[in-house]
Amino acid sequence: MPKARLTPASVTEAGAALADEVGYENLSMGLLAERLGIKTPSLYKHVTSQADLAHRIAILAMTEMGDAIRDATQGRSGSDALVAGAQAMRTHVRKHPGRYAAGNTARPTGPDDPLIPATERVLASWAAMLSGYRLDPGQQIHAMRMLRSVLHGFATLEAADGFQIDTSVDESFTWLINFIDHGLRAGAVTGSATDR
Amino acid sequence: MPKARLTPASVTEAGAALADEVGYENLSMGLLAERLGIKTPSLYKHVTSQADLAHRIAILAMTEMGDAIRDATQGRSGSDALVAGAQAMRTHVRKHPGRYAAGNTARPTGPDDPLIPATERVLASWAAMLSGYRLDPGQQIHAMRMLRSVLHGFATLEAADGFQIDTSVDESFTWLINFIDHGLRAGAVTGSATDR
DNA sequence: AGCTAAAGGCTAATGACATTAGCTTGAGGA
DNA sequence: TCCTCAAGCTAATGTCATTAGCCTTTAGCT
Repeated sequence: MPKARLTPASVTEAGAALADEVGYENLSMGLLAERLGIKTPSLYKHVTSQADLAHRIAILAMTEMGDAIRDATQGRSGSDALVAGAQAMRTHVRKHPGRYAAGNTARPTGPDDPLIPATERVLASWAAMLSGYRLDPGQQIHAMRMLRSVLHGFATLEAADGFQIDTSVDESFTWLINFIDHGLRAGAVTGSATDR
Repeated sequence: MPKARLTPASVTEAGAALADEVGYENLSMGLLAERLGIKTPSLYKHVTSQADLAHRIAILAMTEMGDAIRDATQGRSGSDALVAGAQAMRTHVRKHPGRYAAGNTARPTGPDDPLIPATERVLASWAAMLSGYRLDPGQQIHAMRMLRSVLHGFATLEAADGFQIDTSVDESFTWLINFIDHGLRAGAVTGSATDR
């Protein structure tokens, strides 16, 4: 088999795949090099450091997540879009836990970091999904943070085997999405000014 | 100050404090040893390995979290208990991000692992808080997973500086809790498809 | 008091990694 | 044909975690 020429992109892809296999925390330069059939130092011809690799994987992950959500919500709206988008998100994380972990660890390195637009695209998708509920503008940001929190939390706990009870996790997820859908439909939740 | 004799417990406490300061991922045996005024290898007289240290920190974190929630929900019920418990949880994570991270990473090492009861105690607190809503038994586990997901997700995203927009994160949190409270109340009142 | 053993520190050595320096070789273009 | 550079490689360095083996202090006993 012709082993294609290595490029930063192909190395990143291989690194992402490896992270999904062995877990992000077990990804090492040595392991990736071995997987690619080269010696560890040779990796540095394609990627400047492990941090660079991790960052590239994060961008890849964010981009793919954005694609997955876009594809899933294509042509849908309202509750349908929410359900489809949320399911797509969870499915993506289940299929690519290593990438997702990389995405969670990464932080933009500067104002031109491609990670920023990639992340914004995902956030924009969530915002678009929420727009169908015609929330009060002042509540949109809160709803968005709530949505991100549940989805991220659920995906993270699931990935960490946090749901032990013998009750279908799939069922819990759809229940969760329904719960949120109903809440959003119920509309304005007047945040009490008396907090803390 | 007389430097008290080191014990596994005091080393763990110091490790937890250090993790909160520098971030769990930056916690190292060398750094902790330095903090304690001893050389790295001496740490092994109190803790068998870094993994052991991490595990002990996780148990401490879970226990403290359980205490915090118990104290906060003491004497409250229904929405009050939910609000108080959730706030206590977030506050604890904000104050102890390193410990919380350790708690998320840890996994029980066996059936007698003290981490198990510590974790169960926290879960029981959530369950107790939800019991006030008199949910359909079949929904309790889902509600519980939902609650854990939002709280964990929110705390995690906040710790990772995931909320960039210039809108009060405190406000978003109380909004979030209100949203859930309303949803749970609605579920209790109107019931779901399986209404009796 | 004197003796002993364990507790708790220390230094030195090992092994896994990431990273860097410098060498080598093959393929394409001048 | 010859030169240049991309992409591998080996060797060397530095950081950690961890282990081995040694030394000192101190509680407890006689």
